[in-house]
Amino acid sequence: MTEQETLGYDFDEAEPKWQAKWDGARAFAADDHPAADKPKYYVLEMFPYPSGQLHMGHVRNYALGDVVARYKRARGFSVLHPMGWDAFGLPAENAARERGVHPGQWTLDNIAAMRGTLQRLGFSLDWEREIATCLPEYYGHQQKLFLDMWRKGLVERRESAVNWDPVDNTVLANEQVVDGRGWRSGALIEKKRLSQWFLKITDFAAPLLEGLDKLDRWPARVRVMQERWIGRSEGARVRFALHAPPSGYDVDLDAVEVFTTRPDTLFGMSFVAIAADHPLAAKVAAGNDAARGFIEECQRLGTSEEAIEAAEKRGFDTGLRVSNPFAPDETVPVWIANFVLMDYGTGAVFGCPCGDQRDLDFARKYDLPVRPVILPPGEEPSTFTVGKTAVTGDGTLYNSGFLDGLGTVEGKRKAIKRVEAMGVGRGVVNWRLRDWGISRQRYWGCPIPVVHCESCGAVPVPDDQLPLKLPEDVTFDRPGNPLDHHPSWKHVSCPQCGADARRETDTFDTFVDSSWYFARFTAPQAGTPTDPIAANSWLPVDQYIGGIEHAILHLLYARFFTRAMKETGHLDIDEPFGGLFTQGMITHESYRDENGWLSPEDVVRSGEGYVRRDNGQPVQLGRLEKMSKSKRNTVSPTAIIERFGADTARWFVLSDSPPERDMEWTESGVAASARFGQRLYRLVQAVATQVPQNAAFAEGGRSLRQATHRSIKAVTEALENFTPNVAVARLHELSAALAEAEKTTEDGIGAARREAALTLALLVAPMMPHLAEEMVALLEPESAMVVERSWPVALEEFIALDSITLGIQIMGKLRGTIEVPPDAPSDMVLPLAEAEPNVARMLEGKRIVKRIHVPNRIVNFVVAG
RNA sequence: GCGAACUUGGCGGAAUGGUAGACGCACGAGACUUAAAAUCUCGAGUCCGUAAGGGCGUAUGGGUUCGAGUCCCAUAGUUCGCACCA
Repeated sequence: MTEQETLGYDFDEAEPKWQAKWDGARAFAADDHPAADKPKYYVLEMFPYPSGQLHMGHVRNYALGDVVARYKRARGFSVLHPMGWDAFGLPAENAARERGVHPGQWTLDNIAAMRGTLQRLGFSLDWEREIATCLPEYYGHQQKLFLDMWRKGLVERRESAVNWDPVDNTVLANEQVVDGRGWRSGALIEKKRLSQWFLKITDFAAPLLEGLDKLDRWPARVRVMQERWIGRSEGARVRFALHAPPSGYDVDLDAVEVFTTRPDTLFGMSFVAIAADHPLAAKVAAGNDAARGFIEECQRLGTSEEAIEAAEKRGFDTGLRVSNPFAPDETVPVWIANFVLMDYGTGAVFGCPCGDQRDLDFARKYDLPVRPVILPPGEEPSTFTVGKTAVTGDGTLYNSGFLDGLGTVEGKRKAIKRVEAMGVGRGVVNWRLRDWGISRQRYWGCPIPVVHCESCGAVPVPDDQLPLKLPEDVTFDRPGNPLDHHPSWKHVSCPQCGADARRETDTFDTFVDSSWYFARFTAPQAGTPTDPIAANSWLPVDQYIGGIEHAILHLLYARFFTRAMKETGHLDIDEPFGGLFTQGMITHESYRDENGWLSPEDVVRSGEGYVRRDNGQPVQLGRLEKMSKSKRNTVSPTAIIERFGADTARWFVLSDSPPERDMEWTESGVAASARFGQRLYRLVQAVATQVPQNAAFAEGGRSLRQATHRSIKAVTEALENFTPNVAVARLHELSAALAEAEKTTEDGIGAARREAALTLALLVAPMMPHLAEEMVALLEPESAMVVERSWPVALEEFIALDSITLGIQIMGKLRGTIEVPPDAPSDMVLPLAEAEPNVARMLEGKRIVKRIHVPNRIVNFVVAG
């Protein structure tokens, strides 16, 4: 071992040492009831699914959160920073099927491995609050929450058409169907009718929408996404009376109800279109083979993006006709159309070809009448005709009886008033949001605490029997739900009448588990789902950090749950997350040869390109991709920690890229981070050995002290702004200033160096906490740990500049600079500026029209000639 | 189709309307070394010029302003979200 190495910083020894000291001091433990003399700060990162391996995305996520937590703690906040596991889910069952491991054991093993990695990274987490959603200590309380919501009318059981994933053999919520495919399996989703449990999220549609306005520390795009998902639209429901059906149809409905946002265009109606799965369509199909054929074709086509793109608007004329309430003498045909969605509105629309492009296309295709009812500005009623483009902008209503001459807004208002007066409709607000179906036909989830009894119906499991635990002895030898296959579990007696009954064998959607964990963290040992005092004093989460992929599902469900928990008395807040930050992904170069993707470990740089490490064969450089197993471009955090240490890994993921953007993982970047750590250690070591602790300040150290205090200011601002990359850059500058000071011998430089070194340690601490402790221990061996210290304070006297370099512009172009005292007045600055040699030369022969002096900023001369 | 965001050196990026390119990576030169690694120092937007200095530069074209990477309008490209929503 060389001397150099023995003098260097040994993270292998230091990191576990400091982690043990922090644990010993319970440095990160929070109280359920936060201290009244300190402001509270709850920082939370989205808890991970225990897949078995922590990945770099997690490291970035938790490093960001840890910077906030450590910084806020140093700033005097009482900080809650917990960690847990989103531990139910399908991969555990797949592992059971594939490898014969029990899902519970598989999950707990994974948690142990990932917890170990998190602890090696030295995050300032309160491990005493750790929760795992798969443990009865957690999910029993969730069952209680469900039952309380049921009692409050927020739960419903009903039969409905559900999204059935034929690969995962389960139901999915609408939110979990992406482009007509299951979000996890990618399988084409089928429609099935099943009895399901629903949480009535639609009861909160309006408050969930309005609440978005107050979330000013959320990214705007997340708010927009939720707004559109909730999808409020104002319009009217209108019933059209059915005329006597042709013989052969067994139609017992007497009207078709539509939803429209344009009741003002009712006079332009030329057809009504219903969805293929509309009840009326089914009745028509019962007596008409052609109709049945058309409906089946529509269902085959599906709703995937490509299908929608390719599908032409097609329809089938049922032969039925309805009357127009505004024009009682007229009837229009009822078509079944492939573009009408049963899920939205009433599953039926009226077609006004003049005012809607899709209706116009449909009318042209099937040769339906196009009656002009909206006159665009500047057109004459006598000459205007509707060609290929519908009038979707503003216009004046005409050919519209009592609505003639009105604009859109006034026309809508009057039309709604009229249908209400006629008793055929009413103004309504329609929502796109659907209730949340939470039944899943899975084993590894929270059991739904319900018993089905022949005579009593669905009966809640009594509270004193909670938690209702999952049985351990299940088999995965055939498809479907193992709970349902279990020989005895589902056979119970009715809690109400004692008769033989059947236990519900569905489990909750795992999104339920993550919809309230942030509240459980505030009092994880409580005997009730929450300790309301703890929940109300810690919540809302001040800073929530996670991936953009949860912009809708998780965040909307959690917002709903918080309101539902308020309704059921478990807490008393509306919004769970005051501030939200969505961090970018980590990307990496990808490599492949003719046999497929190659891992970075199998590849070495060679000249301009890359070759295989084993046989030197050339490798093709692929795109920058999100780290993923399929592209084999992942880098394992444990490997990085072993080679470079936790601090280096943390520092690197915080450097360079702003956290909301994607960042590229590079070997050279990691190496540079490691180098910087060593450099800091050396600088501090030099100070510790060369400068006595009691060294006195003197005028000589002033410029270093200025650098130190300006760094405090700059780093503080950067952390407040959530830009650790800028903080990193400022810390590089301070370390350069400290290195520069080693060369000087002026009076007082020693004390200034000590101050700079200690400040450096305190400022890097949120990012590199272990190294920071080591630095402080070198400088002040007998004193407090960094985690017990306050954030440094920037002294104003060193922030103020002694002199200012002022740029001199001529016509907005920089032509020179001068040094002036701060706040120098114009009558001093302007003559100096004009006299600056280069400026004077450029001004020669010109006339100065205007002299602009912005103190401490700029001088600009406007010239003529 | 609708909506949003983004576009700055070879690369990641910095910049309350006021000296564009901080800081880092990669690169080049030098010091130390028998040598290499490590470390340290210096250099660098681009074009012209020995230099002093100047021209041009923040996707493109316009505008507002004494002054625009930053504000406004249009265009292009990239990315993301939603998508037959009545």
